[in-house]
Amino acid sequence: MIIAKNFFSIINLKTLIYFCKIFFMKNDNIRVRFAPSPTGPLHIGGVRTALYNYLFAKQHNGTFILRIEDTDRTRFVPGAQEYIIESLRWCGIIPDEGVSAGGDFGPYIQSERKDIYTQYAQQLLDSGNAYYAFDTADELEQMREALLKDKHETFQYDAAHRLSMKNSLTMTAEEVEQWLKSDKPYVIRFKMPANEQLTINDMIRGEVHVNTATLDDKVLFKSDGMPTYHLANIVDDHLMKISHVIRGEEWLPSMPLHVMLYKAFGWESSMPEFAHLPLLLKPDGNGKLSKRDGDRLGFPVFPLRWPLDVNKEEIASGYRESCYYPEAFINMLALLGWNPGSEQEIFSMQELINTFSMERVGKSGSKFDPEKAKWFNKQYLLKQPDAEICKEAIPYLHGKENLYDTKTLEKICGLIKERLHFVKEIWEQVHFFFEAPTTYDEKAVHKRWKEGTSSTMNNLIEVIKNIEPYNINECDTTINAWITSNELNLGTVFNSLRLCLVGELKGPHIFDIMDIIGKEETIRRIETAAKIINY
RNA sequence: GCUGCAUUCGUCUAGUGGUCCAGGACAUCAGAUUCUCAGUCUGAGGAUCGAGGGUUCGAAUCCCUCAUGCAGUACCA
Repeated sequence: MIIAKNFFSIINLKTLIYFCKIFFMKNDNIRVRFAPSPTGPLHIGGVRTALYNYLFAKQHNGTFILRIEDTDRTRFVPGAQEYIIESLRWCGIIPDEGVSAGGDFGPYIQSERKDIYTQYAQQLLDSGNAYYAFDTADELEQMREALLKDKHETFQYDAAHRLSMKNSLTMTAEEVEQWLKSDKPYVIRFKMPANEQLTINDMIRGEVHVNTATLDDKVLFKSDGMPTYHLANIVDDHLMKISHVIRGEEWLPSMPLHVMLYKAFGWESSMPEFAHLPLLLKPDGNGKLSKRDGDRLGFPVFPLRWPLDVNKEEIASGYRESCYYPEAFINMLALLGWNPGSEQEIFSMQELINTFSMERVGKSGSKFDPEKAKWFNKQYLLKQPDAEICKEAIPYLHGKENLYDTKTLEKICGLIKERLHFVKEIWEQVHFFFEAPTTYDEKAVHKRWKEGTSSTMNNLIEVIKNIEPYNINECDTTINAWITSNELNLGTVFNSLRLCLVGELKGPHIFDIMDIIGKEETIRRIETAAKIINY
């Protein structure tokens, strides 16, 4: 008995500590970053990467950091950084730390960290893991061509070739010093080991094997005085104490380089874990989703709209402007490449945070399915109260919303919401509540308007005139009774009537329409139709 | 070319050696809902698990080979 009691108290204590760690305490060990470059708008693949980073961080009570990687000043696009921040905000992916959020590890914009990189590049130079290279672009090109011509080999600046190039390994110390003192350009390259077998772990793919012989001496520092992505990335991740690097699969080939850099710096023990996310593919054909695919195939690739050219003539549409709910957008994106292992498909952000796991992220790229995206939005639209849909719909009512009071507008929304994927589409479904038809669908007229229909409709007007009080129930009983007593065909009458009121054979229940547009308008529309569609 | 990664219904995916002649969702089609369209409900079709070899009593699941696709191969990220 006592033993059992002790046993349980130990278990409980352990569980309690674990519980506290997971749910209450800020876990300082888990720090992830989303690090886009401000070269244009963030596309949905980028948003998904940000989302997975965010979910992972939140689940472990860790920190989600936003860092801007702008080491290539030539590709800088004004407004892109603001766009990224605003997109994430719209999605509900809010950074805990970084650009716009602040923090103790700043600055979070790489161009503002230039001095830091210089210092670390020097460290690599001093330890013999890097060297100066002086070859011009032309010389490199010549080397490439010569090698291809003579030996059918593709040139790589690597262990096999570096000693026949112009660099601090082949030049005397004086020559190097002289060059560095002059204004002549130079770069700093990483000295990749000649032949080392690497086994690296990826959280999604497991072990990845590479031999350093296949890798080249990547430029770490450019002649313009800025580091390349590779250097900046490693230095920043180390300094910012990043625990997990979660990024797109396009980075997988440079993972060995990054690991080698950690080793060269002597940071191997605190190296982050890597997770390379599969790519998002275009819906038709193969290849990764690109910025022009969306509007070519009729769906947005960007969270927010963005002008594709400087003249703002070609504008790429955005999810926000297409009336997607950010929650639906996030839900759809989360399921593209990850699955919960259950059959649940609708997840709130909190549910995603609770359920997400890297182990359940797939390995192969996913084709984006615009149809499924629409379906997700519909699920969220249907969850909205009618009043909310109504509020969202008003901008799409072409200024005609004043025709009805709020309560009626809400009723209209409730009546038609099930046939909507987006609030934006509402006019198509409600226009006849606001405007009398001016034309009548030809096919429908041909099918539903026979000889004598006009007179039947005129008789119906008399019936409607006498309905009092004028409401759905009264309309229903009176008109049905009239049809029965005159031995008319129900379908014929209703379809003709619908043609008068709507102009085509569509829309909600006929009595709902009659009720909302009112007695006078109903009568007026029947009169007009009976005159215009004359047989 | 080289290097790496991937490969289950049209699409997203479940599946970790027997319960899988492969389950769900989107899309498609049919029936029902006796005014229409839409929706909803019910149902159907749809995957020789990329191909071929092994291992095993037994493989979508493990191993090998090939094919295909994708990514990277920049002083871009």
